[in-house]
Amino acid sequence: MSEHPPFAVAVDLAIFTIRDGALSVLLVERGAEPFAGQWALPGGFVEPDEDAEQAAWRELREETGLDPSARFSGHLEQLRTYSAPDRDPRMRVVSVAHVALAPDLPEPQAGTDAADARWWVVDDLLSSVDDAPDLAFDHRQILLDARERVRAKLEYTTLATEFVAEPFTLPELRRVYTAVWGTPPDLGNFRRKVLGTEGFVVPTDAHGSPTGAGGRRALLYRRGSATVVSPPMVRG
Amino acid sequence: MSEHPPFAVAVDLAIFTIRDGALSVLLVERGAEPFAGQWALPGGFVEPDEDAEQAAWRELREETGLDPSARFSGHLEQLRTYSAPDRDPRMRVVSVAHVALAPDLPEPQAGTDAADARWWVVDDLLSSVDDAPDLAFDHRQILLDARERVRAKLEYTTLATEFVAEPFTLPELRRVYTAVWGTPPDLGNFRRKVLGTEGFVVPTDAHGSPTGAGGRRALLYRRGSATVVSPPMVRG
DNA sequence: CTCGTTGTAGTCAATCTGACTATAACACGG
DNA sequence: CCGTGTTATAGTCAGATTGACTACAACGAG
Repeated sequence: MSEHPPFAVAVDLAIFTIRDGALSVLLVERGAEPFAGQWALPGGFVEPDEDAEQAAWRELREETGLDPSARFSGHLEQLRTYSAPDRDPRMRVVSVAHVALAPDLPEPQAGTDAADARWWVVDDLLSSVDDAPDLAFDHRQILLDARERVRAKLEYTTLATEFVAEPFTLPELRRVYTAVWGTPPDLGNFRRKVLGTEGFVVPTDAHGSPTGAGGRRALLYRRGSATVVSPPMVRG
Repeated sequence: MSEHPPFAVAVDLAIFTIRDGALSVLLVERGAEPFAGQWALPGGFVEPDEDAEQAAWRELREETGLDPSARFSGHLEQLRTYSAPDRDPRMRVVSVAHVALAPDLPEPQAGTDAADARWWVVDDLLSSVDDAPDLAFDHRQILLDARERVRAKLEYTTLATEFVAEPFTLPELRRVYTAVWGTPPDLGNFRRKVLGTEGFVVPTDAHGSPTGAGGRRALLYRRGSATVVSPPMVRG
């Protein structure tokens, strides 16, 4: 067995939500070197007494400014670990990246080491349009992988319900798929699939509020206990 | 930003193959503390100038005794990272676990810090039958996750072909599914699915050798360029 | 009350699946 | 060299699922 050189271990988070019909991610503007002034995924170092998942939850609460005692409605899972030797110019840092999903959160608080924090439309960031910034470190790659994970998981799991606050309507849920996939699933077939998958959603007896543009008010649902959709829903 | 406490970063490998019709994994008997004398997944520390994937490839070559220059036919991918604070009694070690698949490899060489190394039938290890050993560290959990990853990936990818040496017959390929899933897919439907998925396998004009029990000789195939199977093949 | 908008329900051909049956090719033992 | 068991390959068929539609119901605004 050879020596074990010292590393720092960090977590980075791709926190997704749907804002104005677009898949959005939370970025922070770095206040300290390296990459000071650049935008990056929120994250931080793992403390001696916690594992990566606990660190990710802690960062999630810190960055979103959520009351630590409040029950977080959403989803957090490990994505993968990034460990290129030169990914951080200071020293050897490996990052355990996570993906989080949440229904629309409040406007974020700038963290202790972040100059600013705001939501960005993911497609703008990844297609590098106009005023979209370059991301610090290897965070562009992490964001690419995270988006692909979310896209794929919408196909074969009920994860989409984590993007909407309960109770929700089916059209709202469909807008999640539209935002994440970039193309809307067929209205009737989407409905048939969701309602036909036992435990995907459970109906309430209440109806939603007016849409603003008029039209019939949709029935409200809550999340069911099912977690997989089989056979999967396929992207157009 | 708080301090960044020092960690060691390791890789652990679940190296799978099919032996005698059973999904098998390579374990090493530890020669050094902690857990000396116990069986564990092969692994080692990440060196200063390599990333986790390179470290995994290096360990794979070392543990399997393969010629480093020989082209490895098989597959290696990151599984997930295990980071519980107490997973290693010596110090803080996070492990980036990987999954590797290969057609039957030669009997393994004991590595530098391993007293012994051999193949184990995965189901025996995980159902804790008779003389199956307890695994060191959190390697039982890693093995569980690794098996589930492989099972799932056989459903929607062409990964099964990484378990057989080229060229191979369809019955051989079916035995892979049988071993991994624990139950054989229907003969005719399996064949229809594999041949109907463009680029899953490409036929040669040669036929396999006698099976030993007589019977018609199957046509030989090679891996195709396809990587996904859609819609997926479902386990019995 | 009427019109545009949105949600809900149903139809139908094309496809895919799961469970079969039938046939072809081969090894081996008389 | 002829049967016979074994294994590979081909085909069938009812039922489920999908994709692309059309028809209808409920609501808000003017």
